[in-house]
Amino acid sequence: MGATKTDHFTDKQNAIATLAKAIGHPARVAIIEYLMKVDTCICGDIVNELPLAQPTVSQHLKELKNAGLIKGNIEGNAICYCIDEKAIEKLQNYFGNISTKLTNKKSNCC
Amino acid sequence: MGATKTDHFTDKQNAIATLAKAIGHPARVAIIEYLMKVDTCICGDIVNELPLAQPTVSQHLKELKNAGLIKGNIEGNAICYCIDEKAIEKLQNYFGNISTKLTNKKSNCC
DNA sequence: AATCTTTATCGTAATATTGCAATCTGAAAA
DNA sequence: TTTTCAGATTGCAATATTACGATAAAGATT
Repeated sequence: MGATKTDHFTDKQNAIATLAKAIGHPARVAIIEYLMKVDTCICGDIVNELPLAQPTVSQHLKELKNAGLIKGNIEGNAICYCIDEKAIEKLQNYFGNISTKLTNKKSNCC
Repeated sequence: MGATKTDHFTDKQNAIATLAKAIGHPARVAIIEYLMKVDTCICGDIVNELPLAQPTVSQHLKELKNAGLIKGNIEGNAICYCIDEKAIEKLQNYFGNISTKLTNKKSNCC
C-alpha cells in the first residue's frame, strides 16, 4: 500500500490534512515566513533565501500553491508569490476552535 | 536524497513543520477530532471509530504522540489518550500571528 | 535574432510514509 | 496458571516525498 485512504474520511478532514501537510516541511515553513517578511510580494529571490537548489524550491512552491496556501501571478519574466489569507484563516479557526473547546472542558484527566 | 534537510532550517521552523506534518493526514485529523468529541479521555475504542486496521491506527497514534500532539497514559490494560493543549496552542498562535500580520499589511498586491 | 534571466518540468535516486497480516507484550479475568 | 483482551511491534509491499542535475519554456535585454 502506501497511498492515503482519503475516501474513508470527510471532505473537511481531508481539507485540513492537505493544508497541514503542505506546511509540514521546514522549507515550506521558511517560504511562508519569507513571504511574510518581505513587504512587497514580488519575490523573485526565494531561491536565494533557501538552502536548496532551484528545482527543489520550485517544487515546494508548487505544493504550497496546490494546497491553496499561496497564490502566484506572472509579473513580467518573474513571478509574484504571496500567501492566501483564506487558507491561513482556515487553519487559525480550526486550531482556535479546538483550543477553546479544550479549555472549556474541565475534565482534564491527563 | 529523499530525506528532509532539517539541519538547514531553524528549530522553530522545524518545530512547526513537525506539528503540521503530524496533522497532515486525514486519519490523524479524525483521531484528534474523536478525542475532542469524547468527553472523557479514556478512549479505548479509537480503532473502532476509524476505517483502518489496528496496527495502522496504532502507528498514527504513535506519530501524534511523537509530535507532541497527544499524550497517552496507561490505565489498566487500556490506554488513555488525550490532546496536548500546548501543541494546539502553538499552532493557533502561529497561524494567528500570520493572519493578523497579513491583515495589517495593506499592500495586498495579489 | 541571440542572449540572459527566471521559473517550470523531466528523469532519477534516496528515503519516508502508509497500510496491514502476523506476532508479541502485559495486565486483567477466569 | 491459562485465557483473554488491548495495544504495540515487526516485517513487508505499495506508494509518496524529497532533492537535484539537466533541460525546457518564456519574457526581457542586448
